[in-house]
Amino acid sequence: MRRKRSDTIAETLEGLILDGTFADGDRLDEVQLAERFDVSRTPLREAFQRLAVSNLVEQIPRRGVFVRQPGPVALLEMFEVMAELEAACARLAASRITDAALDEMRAVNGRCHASVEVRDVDGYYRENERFHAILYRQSANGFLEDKCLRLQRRLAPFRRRQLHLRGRLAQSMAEHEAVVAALERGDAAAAAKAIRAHVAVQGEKFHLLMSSLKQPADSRTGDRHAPNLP
Amino acid sequence: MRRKRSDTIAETLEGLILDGTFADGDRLDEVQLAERFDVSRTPLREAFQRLAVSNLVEQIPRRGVFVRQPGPVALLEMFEVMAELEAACARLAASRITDAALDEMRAVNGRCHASVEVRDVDGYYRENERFHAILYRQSANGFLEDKCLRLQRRLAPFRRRQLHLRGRLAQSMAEHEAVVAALERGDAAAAAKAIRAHVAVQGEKFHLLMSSLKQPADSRTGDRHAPNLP
DNA sequence: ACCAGAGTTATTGTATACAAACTTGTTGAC
DNA sequence: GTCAACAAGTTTGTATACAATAACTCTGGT
Repeated sequence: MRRKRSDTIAETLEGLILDGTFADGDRLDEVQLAERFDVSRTPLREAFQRLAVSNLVEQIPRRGVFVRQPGPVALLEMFEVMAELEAACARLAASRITDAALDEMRAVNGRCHASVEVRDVDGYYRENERFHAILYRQSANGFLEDKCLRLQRRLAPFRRRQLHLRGRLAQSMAEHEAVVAALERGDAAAAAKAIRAHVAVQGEKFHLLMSSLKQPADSRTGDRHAPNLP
Repeated sequence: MRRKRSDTIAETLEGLILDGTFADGDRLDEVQLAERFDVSRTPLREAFQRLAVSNLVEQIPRRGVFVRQPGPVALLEMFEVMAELEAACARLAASRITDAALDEMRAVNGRCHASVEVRDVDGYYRENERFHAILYRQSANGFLEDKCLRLQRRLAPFRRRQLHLRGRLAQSMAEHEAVVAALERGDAAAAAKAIRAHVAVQGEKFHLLMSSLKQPADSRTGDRHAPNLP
């Protein structure tokens, strides 16, 4: 089945916003982007609507659409919700998870361990995502799974940096083990608590997150309008 | 600030879908709706994009947009997530709630009680929504609050019928009291458990929910097209 | 020099025109 | 009679044209 042009455009723009190519407050110029994607304004505007619902951009009538990157407060709130959503997954999964899934989680953890040994941060990141994906799936709640995946994708660029913290990989591994152990016992409360602690922004993670927020704000003065696109 | 036509159109369509005017599988005809709203197809298509992100409709390329009402499974999943989200609110609110908010919750519960006495289901429903809104707010997490409000609105048409269950109002009241009591003690776990039980679909609520699902399928033959708009 | 206001320019919102592709109906062969 | 293939007719997707409004500029006044 062929996809619409506006679909791929929405995805591309979403990626550009998530990875920080567009900074907070940048105006998305219709004609400029239309030229860039080699389409008319129509599919672009359709893509904008979708981004607006996802809160990635804000549409101000007769003014244009503006990128809305989460500020420090919003970001902490999102991480907090992520932690609670994953805790819900763990709670539900504790009584629903299959033996096969438990095996797979242990296998993933094994590969995580191997990546830690070799200092392969990217490899660890991949397996870590897989670990969480299994957890979402094992909540046996497709709606919850979808919500988790979406929020995870949105937080991914911020989450990623935290892995470079010294000793973070090993600690993260240990937390994974705790989650699996609780799930194995069918201990819903313990599983929820373990994954919540794993995801929550606390300790050094907080400082790293805050400092990463100031990164995209350099290279431009406080000016809101007239952004220089690449 | 003046709003766009496509904004109000999206809201109107959302309302029509949520209240069941459009049944599952109905195709939203662009030209037909354009005539009805007295606009061109352009703003309609922009509205469609927004509905698609909210999973209210499904866009099948080159085929059209189709209403997607949640089936039994999806509905139970959504209620389960609602329960978990509210549990998260309660957990966070337990240590964040203000004395003023606690007072307000007690006041709302008082009005709920009065409504029960007079068998005023509508009044109870209003105050009940207010109760939950306060809880969301007291999570002190705007992102979470927003997610809760959105899901609540989506589930509202289904939730409403459950109040007509015999003895449901009194039981619901008691559950509210339990939540407030736990919050007052600052007992996060108890507050989460209480609100989860309050929201969860269980016992007789399950049967009522399932039977209400067959309701929207009457009043129309298997015909897919030509829905009668107000 | 600075502010006010009208006119100009630029940009968004909407309508219409055109192109592509899916549906459907008909015809013909087996 | 059934199935396949082709053609007509819809319907969606995209481009372009037009309208409305906000931003900007330039001029004139104090």
